[in-house]
Amino acid sequence: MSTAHSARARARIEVTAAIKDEARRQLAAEGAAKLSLRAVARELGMVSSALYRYFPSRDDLLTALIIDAYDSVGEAAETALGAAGDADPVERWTVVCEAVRTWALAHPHEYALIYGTPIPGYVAPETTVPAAARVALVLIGIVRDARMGPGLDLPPLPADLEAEAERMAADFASDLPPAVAPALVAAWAQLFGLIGFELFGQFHRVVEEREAFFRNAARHLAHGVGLS
Amino acid sequence: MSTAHSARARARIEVTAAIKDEARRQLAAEGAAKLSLRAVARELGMVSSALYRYFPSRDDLLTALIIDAYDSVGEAAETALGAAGDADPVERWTVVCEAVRTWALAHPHEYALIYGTPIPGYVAPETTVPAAARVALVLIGIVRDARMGPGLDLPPLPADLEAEAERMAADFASDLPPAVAPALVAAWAQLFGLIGFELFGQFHRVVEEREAFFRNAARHLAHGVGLS
DNA sequence: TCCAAAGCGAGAGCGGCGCTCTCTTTTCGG
DNA sequence: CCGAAAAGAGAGCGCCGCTCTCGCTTTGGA
Repeated sequence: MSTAHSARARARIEVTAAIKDEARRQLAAEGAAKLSLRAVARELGMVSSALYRYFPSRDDLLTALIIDAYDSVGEAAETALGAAGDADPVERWTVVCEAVRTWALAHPHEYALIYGTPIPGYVAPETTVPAAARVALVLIGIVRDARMGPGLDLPPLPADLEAEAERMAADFASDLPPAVAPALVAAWAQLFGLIGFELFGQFHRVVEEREAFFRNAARHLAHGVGLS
Repeated sequence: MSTAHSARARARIEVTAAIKDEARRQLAAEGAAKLSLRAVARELGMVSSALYRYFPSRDDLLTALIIDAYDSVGEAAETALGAAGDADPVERWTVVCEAVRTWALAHPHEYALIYGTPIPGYVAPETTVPAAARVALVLIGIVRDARMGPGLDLPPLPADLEAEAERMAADFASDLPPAVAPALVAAWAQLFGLIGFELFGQFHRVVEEREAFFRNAARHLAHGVGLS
């Protein structure tokens, strides 16, 4: 299906990819705020208006980069899980967390693009949802697999969360006890709190041994979702 | 000391404040990325170049807003702690977390300014440090006070974190057991992970009962630092 | 096979941005 | 009172996102 329908169609695919590649380069070098369509076009030897044949606006180009970034970090998580083999659940969880952190440190501007301040006035189209979910699905999978082994052990939920927990579980963890759903979501958000603080400089002069610190925190997150 | 040295000095203070106020208005309305010196000047009836007499660059204006934002959220946390009176430590911790969240929901763009993606190429001057520390100091204080009551109970640290924990504790929690320091830092980062995810839309279609969800997560964070 | 339609690149241009420089007016302190 | 410092105005530089028009090329159906 990727075979050409026509020379023009093939060219379009290639130019689109070239634009994204150059945009990704500039994103990595300078950050999303300094990514400019004109600079991308210049680097590609086109005139800036020609670029609008491929992306109707700067935001659309960013959206493409956002999806790629979600897929990139999702793939990093999935690969790490695969490489973890049959280690115990806590170790699998920790390894995946570390993979996400490593990816973030290697791609700080792409991380910022997806987990940092949203582009003002920009609303992520639904297209991004499947890519965005990949990391979360990996984490959920670890808990799911662990359930086959030793049971999960979680504190009871407050009454005002029971209905919500059941709704959540029905959405994305229907084969797990409801109490695990809010714990998972919280751990998921907290994981990115740890990574974001490190990446965005809040740990400056606060945390020095960052690998050890993170690993320890990630293990505690695992316990928080009932792994042991 | 705020009494005028001269009419000019007084005017300078007033104009500086007016610029910050208008900038804050635009920040709240449109976000940091759309905050423009020219628009601020226009709204104030000045020409844009005149504004450079007060702030040498857009980044300097942003720095001023950043410090104000840190102070604002810090004050919110301190006020909440004051109002919590002599509630038990977990409740005090939770109330402070909720106050930070409430502030963030009320001031999303200011939150993004301080806890979101850093301005590209921008390095926060040391000036911001004391203001930035206020929330953290409130949280540390709660744990410190709790230590006077029932003891903290924390799992042992892995060997590769012991030295780091002692260094951390010496820095900002010298009267607490070293093991609490990394737990506190992690909880601090995780708190802002929860808030950031809610604020930046990651909880869209995931968490519905957000107050209850957050309160529960905040209580678990409290347990994570040894409160009970 | 031909031809209208669609795709595409180039160029000029609009309004906005941060920032600089120069010039004039106002104010201040010795 | 007067020289210096501060402040505002205005023009201008090089960016930016985005639009529009104009030709050239490719394409697919009659």
